[in-house]
Amino acid sequence: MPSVWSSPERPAYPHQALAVVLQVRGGRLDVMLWRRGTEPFAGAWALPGGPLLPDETLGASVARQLASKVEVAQLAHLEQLETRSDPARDPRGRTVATAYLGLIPAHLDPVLPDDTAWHAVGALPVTAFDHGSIVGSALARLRAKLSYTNVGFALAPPTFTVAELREIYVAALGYDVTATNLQRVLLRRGVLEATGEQAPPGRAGGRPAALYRFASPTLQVTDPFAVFRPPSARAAHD
Amino acid sequence: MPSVWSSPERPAYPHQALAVVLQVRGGRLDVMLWRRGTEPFAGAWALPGGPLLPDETLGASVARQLASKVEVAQLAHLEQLETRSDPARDPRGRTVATAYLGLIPAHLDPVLPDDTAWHAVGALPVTAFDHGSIVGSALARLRAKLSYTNVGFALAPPTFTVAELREIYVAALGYDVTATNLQRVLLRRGVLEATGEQAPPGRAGGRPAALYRFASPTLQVTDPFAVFRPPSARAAHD
DNA sequence: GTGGTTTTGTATCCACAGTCGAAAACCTAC
DNA sequence: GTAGGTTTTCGACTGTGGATACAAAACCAC
Repeated sequence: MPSVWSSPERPAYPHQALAVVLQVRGGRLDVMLWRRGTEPFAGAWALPGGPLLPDETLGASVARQLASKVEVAQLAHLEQLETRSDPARDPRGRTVATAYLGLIPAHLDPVLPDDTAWHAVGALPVTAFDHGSIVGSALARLRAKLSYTNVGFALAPPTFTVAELREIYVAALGYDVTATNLQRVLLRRGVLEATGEQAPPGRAGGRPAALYRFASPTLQVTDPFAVFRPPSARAAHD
Repeated sequence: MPSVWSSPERPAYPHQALAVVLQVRGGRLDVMLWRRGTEPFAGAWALPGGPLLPDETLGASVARQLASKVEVAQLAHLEQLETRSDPARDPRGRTVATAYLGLIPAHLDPVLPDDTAWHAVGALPVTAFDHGSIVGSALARLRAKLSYTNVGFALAPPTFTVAELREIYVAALGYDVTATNLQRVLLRRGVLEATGEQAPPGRAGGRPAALYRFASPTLQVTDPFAVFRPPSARAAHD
């Protein structure tokens, strides 16, 4: 018996894994898209992704699909986002798609295939299928998590000054934040820690900036937003 | 061409929609499970659910599956949770399952089929497939959202006293909260509003409790946990 | 060097949310 | 009435984060 099977009682559908890969590039939050060459949506921009294979999980599938676009090791974070199942989402026939959110630190510059390019999330080109709205979901998820987790580690280089980190947060959040409060809040929460080193001053001079790094390279919930709870036990939640 | 199709390049898989239906019953948070009569996992308890049909979305599918267990109108909230894709999650062959979180207000008592029953989330029986861990995900999601949204509306009756609401929150959160703070916080946030009526005092007497209701019957984010943001614009996020 | 400019780090003030404790309001039972 | 139990309201304390001011450390011009 093949591992792929179905029956009238158990209809089967092609399933694809999609990735919304985001990166802050030059002070702008970009999403990785590739240009479709064939119908449907020829010429429109689509999220990288492809069919789920018989023996892989969705997480493995999205990693495999991305391998043809970037080096997977450059992805500092990958999490499942949502599953789209509108029967009409692909005019060729029904497919179900599970979207993932992937983040690449700002200091990397992956080489992309010819048909693939970065686009500002704030000014998306014409997109294929429901991919535009999936990017919107990913953006909302990222922005929320920047507030109450340490996801920033996946957008920032290994070490950075507060000014550099501020630029990343401003680009990702889409609104202005002050370096002062960013530093104070992230330090108090234990999200950031000083490396002890300092960066050379710019050509205009100025006090040399201290270098910081994220304390943990894995996702942690850090915001004490869990209410109705004694202030002592403000620890782990999802 | 049928709407269900596949090819060697586009393998297809049976897809099922599962529901984690939660309700506070007698001061305890319960999940609805049904007892499997056939292998695999005969005798173990499973989440309600079933195959995704060719022309329905996952949301419609989960509603349809639940219709055989409870009246769907009793579900005050339903949201997508996550998609499980481990090739070995079903020993009969590969399936992909998308789980939903459903909530039923405490004042309802749906009639269940003979094979279906409520179980305390804190003491699950032997569960089938990966359903035990899916219940865990649902629980984490509910607990987080109780803190920063008004999901409580989906667990509470149309009107209630603060003491009754406290019991619901305690059961759902799994830790103690004081009625005083619950009332003040939810009132301040605009989540709760007074009906003007009051409940008759209990048999031991006491000041009659005021009756409250949730201000909105749909999900709203209410916690000002969006940090790095001017205090003026503390409005919408996901 | 000296002073001015630029950039970063630190200290404070203020507003506001949330916890805790206690007092006040209100009912029933006797 | 009075006692006891329950709910509501109120005030004080704490902690978090936004905004602002100021101090520290580098460069540049002269």
